[in-house]
Amino acid sequence: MLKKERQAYILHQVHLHNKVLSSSLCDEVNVSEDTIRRDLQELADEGKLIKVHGGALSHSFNLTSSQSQNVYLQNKKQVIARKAASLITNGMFVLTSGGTTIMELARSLSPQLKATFISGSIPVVLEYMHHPNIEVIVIGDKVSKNSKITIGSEAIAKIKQIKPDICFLGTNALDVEHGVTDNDWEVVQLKKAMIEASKKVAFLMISEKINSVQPIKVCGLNKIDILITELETDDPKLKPYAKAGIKIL
Amino acid sequence: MLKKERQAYILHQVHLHNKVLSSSLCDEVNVSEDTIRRDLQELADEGKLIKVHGGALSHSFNLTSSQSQNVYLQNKKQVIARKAASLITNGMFVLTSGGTTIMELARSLSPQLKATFISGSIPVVLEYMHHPNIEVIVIGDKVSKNSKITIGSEAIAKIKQIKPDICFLGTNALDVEHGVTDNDWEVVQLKKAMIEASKKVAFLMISEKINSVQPIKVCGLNKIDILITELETDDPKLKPYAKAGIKIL
DNA sequence: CAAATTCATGCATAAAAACGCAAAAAGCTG
DNA sequence: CAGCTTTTTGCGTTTTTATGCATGAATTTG
Repeated sequence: MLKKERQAYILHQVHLHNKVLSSSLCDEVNVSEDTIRRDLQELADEGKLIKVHGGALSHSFNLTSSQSQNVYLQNKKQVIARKAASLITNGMFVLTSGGTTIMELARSLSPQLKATFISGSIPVVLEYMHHPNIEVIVIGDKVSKNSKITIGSEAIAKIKQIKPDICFLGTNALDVEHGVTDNDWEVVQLKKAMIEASKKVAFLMISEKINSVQPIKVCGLNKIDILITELETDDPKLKPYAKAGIKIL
Repeated sequence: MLKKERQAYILHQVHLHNKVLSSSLCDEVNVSEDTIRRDLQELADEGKLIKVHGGALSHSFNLTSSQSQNVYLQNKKQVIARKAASLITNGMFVLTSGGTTIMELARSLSPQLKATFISGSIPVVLEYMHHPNIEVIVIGDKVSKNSKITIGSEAIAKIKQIKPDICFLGTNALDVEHGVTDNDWEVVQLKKAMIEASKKVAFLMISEKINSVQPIKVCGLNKIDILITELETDDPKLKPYAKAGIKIL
């Protein structure tokens, strides 16, 4: 990895998460802490970020107080994203939906990962594009403004033509009886197609949404291969799903 | 292998992967590192890439962020964008490429405008999405990292299926003799398809780029319906193009 | 305040770049 | 085509750059 490339990655991470730890950075890009520190020093000298003990902060890190609730959720999503990322290995074809949790997954991918990502979510695609070794394929069609993903028959047809190794789906509601449910008809159609196309399906969800139901059914529990939450794998909330044969992560 | 040929290969690699290592290059083309270094130096001098220790980076790696120069260009681009926007009326189907000038166009659209925009450029699409009354259609395919647009046969096939009222294209080089030229083969293929598909074609360009030539031809002057620059319509630089029957804006 | 991190500094080393030079290749000219 | 110039390329040598490691100082944290 080239120096400039590494610094670009660092800057990107800073802008993304508003902070970086030098320890995690040197882990991610596989260089010594000294090198990271020197990079941070240089970037700080250029005014690109603020260097602090243990890492660095984004220059636009002033208005944090108003979003305490969001930060709380953000952390949970990062835990989920890291768990999900651990399932992806070099050479894989990965299909993903959109949503903030998937976005977090896109952000926490290792820069060394070489894989192909397919998605119809514009913000998520933009995020994938920043990774040096990732191939990105966009599913085209009309863009739904509120979900920010491409929807429609063209998109579904395109999904049917591929056979990804794994599919990651953000989840709005999960229930033992009703399975996975959602509230946007178009998005549900798309998710159904994604589930059918993929060899393996992983659902990402914040634990708050467990045992809730939405009006439109996506799929039953039997279609879920892996369920990823921020909880420990032996959390009692997850028991019924484990019992249904779902792998908990 | 000829020098020119080698440099073309290097440029291609840079556009493809966003970076090249001089070590791997001299291995691939079987010349000494010195030669590669000299090539990179030349290409860097011509502004075709960014030379760094150990190799080179694509220009899309905008770590340099020279903002003062950009602001200057930005103003010109806003002038161009406003002119272009005046051509769009309610109900139109508009096809656009990517690039910073088109991005500016996307930003300067009236929030009241009700139209359908079609594009393969991810950042531009994201910008369109912010407009309340605009329908957005994404052209799907593999994403090219340096141009940030979708490229490939799928994208071209999709373009051939539509018949937009007008097409706006960012322009890299224009010349009386050679017409519109560009330096990325894949992007050129896409632009050609866009030109063929559209009822009307408008080219957006900064006046600096007038009377310059790039290696790959997009189209002749006869395909240009409208030329939009930041200059006054009676500027002498534009005379030959007006004489060729192009509407100047 | 004591332990554990994290940082700064100098130094060592390997890799890459710059430089000068000379040979080879290509181009030009009469 | 012979002789000249120019361009291109490769090879040492020297310089610069990037990176890791060791040591001691500074800092966070409990």
